[in-house]
Amino acid sequence: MKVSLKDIASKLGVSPAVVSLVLNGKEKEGRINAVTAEKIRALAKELNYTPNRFATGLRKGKSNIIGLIVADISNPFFAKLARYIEDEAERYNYKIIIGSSDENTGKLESLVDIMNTYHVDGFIVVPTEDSQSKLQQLSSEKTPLVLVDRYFAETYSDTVLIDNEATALRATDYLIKKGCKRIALFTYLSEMLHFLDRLHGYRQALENASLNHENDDLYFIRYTNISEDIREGIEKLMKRPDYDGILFTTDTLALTAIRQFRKAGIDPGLQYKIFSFDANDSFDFLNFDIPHFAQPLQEMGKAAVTCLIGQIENGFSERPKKIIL
Amino acid sequence: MKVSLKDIASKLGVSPAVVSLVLNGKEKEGRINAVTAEKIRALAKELNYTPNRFATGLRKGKSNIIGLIVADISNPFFAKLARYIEDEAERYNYKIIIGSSDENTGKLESLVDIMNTYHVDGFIVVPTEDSQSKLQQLSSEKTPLVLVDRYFAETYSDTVLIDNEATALRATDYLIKKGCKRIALFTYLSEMLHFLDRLHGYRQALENASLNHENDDLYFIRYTNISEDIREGIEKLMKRPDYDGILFTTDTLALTAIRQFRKAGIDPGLQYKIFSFDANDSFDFLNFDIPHFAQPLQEMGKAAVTCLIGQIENGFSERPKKIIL
DNA sequence: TAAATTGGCTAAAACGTTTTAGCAGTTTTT
DNA sequence: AAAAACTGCTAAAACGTTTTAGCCAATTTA
Repeated sequence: MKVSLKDIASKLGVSPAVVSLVLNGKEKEGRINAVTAEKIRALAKELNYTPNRFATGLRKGKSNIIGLIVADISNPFFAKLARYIEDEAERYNYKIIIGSSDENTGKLESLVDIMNTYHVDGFIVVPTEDSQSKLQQLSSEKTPLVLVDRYFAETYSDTVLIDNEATALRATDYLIKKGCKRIALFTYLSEMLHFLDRLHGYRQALENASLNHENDDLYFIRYTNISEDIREGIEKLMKRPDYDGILFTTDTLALTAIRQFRKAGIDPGLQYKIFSFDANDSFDFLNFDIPHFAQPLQEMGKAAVTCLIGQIENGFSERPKKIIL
Repeated sequence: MKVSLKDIASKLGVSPAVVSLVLNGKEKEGRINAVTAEKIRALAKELNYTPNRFATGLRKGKSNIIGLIVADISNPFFAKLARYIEDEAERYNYKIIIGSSDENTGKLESLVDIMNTYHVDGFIVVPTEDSQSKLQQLSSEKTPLVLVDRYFAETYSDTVLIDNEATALRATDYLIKKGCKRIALFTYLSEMLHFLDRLHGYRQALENASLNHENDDLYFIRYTNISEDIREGIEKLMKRPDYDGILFTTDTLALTAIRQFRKAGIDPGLQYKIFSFDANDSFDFLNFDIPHFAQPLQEMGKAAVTCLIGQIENGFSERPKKIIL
């Protein structure tokens, strides 16, 4: 049988209040005798007491659970981020439950609903395109919410990001410094601002270097058709021998492209200078190096958690914070 | 603000009891007026009422959550199984939470503990080696528990399995019928009975066909060192030109071996007749066919769920069931 | 016409916590 | 010596459900 607070209290001949106070570390505020407190702790440990989450949840109105929604948990980028978030949450005594949206707004919305029925105390979300309205609804209901990795123009929630534009600029710059004269950009066909920022950074770098660029240099890949779109892009690319550099805005794009290059019998490492966003374990196994900017996943995870817990425990702040790493 | 039963009750001028009865479909037993019932349902829908899980959990002492522990959720075999389990559980209004043991008993044990603090109503577990004692402890505490895919000699819990011995026998038979004279077996170095059964089936088939076999034909792969052990196994194998068939006891073994063969510059499809347990999407992309026995994952998932829910709702049955598909 | 049954509801307890007000008794301050 | 402060505790309410006993009126049965 599961042991309850009352069990401990009655065995020790004290009231449940004392036991609760002690086990929640409030013996000072509760002015509990140190000896009593020690007895309680000892017995609790001996009986292997764990509080009933239903009762605490009901009483406190909170679950100490954070809902985390990422694009795809089987993608190492998000898997690692999730892991860092989990670790950081643990330090504050929060657990996380994870769901994958698969870049599908409908799925994201139903995940939010389901998680809400589990009384999560707040959300950390990697938003999908078009998920803005659902997320704004959350914010307007005062549900703690932090966006990570991606963001919206007018958002009312806190956001944790890298400076995508600057990063893309530096990446492009790197390729230019390495002598590239014509650099293609592979990115997702998406209105999401973090991709547009990367596009801007890329353009800015080209302009700064007075390299002309055309819309032809842009390859927009659909989420729904990654391999095929990349294959087509590469075919187009190969018809133009003046290309000497490629910037990929995610590691998935880079890797898929490399796979397609190989299928076409080409060693992209010889042909092009390549730069990618994000780190990926597979990069290590290639026959050439891919310079990349690894996003500071641990910092992002930490920032997201502290930010969210700030919202949960200190209440909603009026003006959303934007944390740029 | 979240709407509660009481809110609905007071808006309609009835007692919370009526509302509860209606929303739980007990208007017949509660002898509730059909008109009242309809009003309640309508208002509940309009106000978007969802019951507070803390309260129901506290009151009913159950969460309607099933803890599922698999070896590795990123392995498609378990991912699919998990999905079928989830779907079937949904039909009974249960949710599942999933954890991966990574074949590590310590991890499995702490998963069990964590899930228990979340008040899961029962467990579906793919056990790891040496996890028997923790699982028996669960059973002895009358925690509903169903083992899937793997089992123990004296277990006190229900179990859902395929007939591993018969399957291995038929697989080996198939290779023999195809003309194989000497068949190697790649399996995990494990005391787990489902693997030993497969080994027995293999041996039995060879005996039946009066093919001599030696311990040399057995390649035991350590979980902790899969690629390397397989590479060594293959090297040994290739020194013996009389081998013409290989039976793999899991798809992972088969695929890893194929990768290693290729690395060694060998097309295993030409050299050997191969048979594998389990289906795997990657099989479709090979330049040769791999006959395999796909385990009936959907049936396994369904059986596990119905079995577990039987335990949860009708209480523990004295004698454990063993369901062989 | 009295007794029994049915229909439609309510009251109240219970689940296991947390938290606040406050009661004695003791010690310190004035 | 009275007032104030402190110490160590208890009582009780509250969180949102579910469930059981039972009340009263209307209807049916004998």
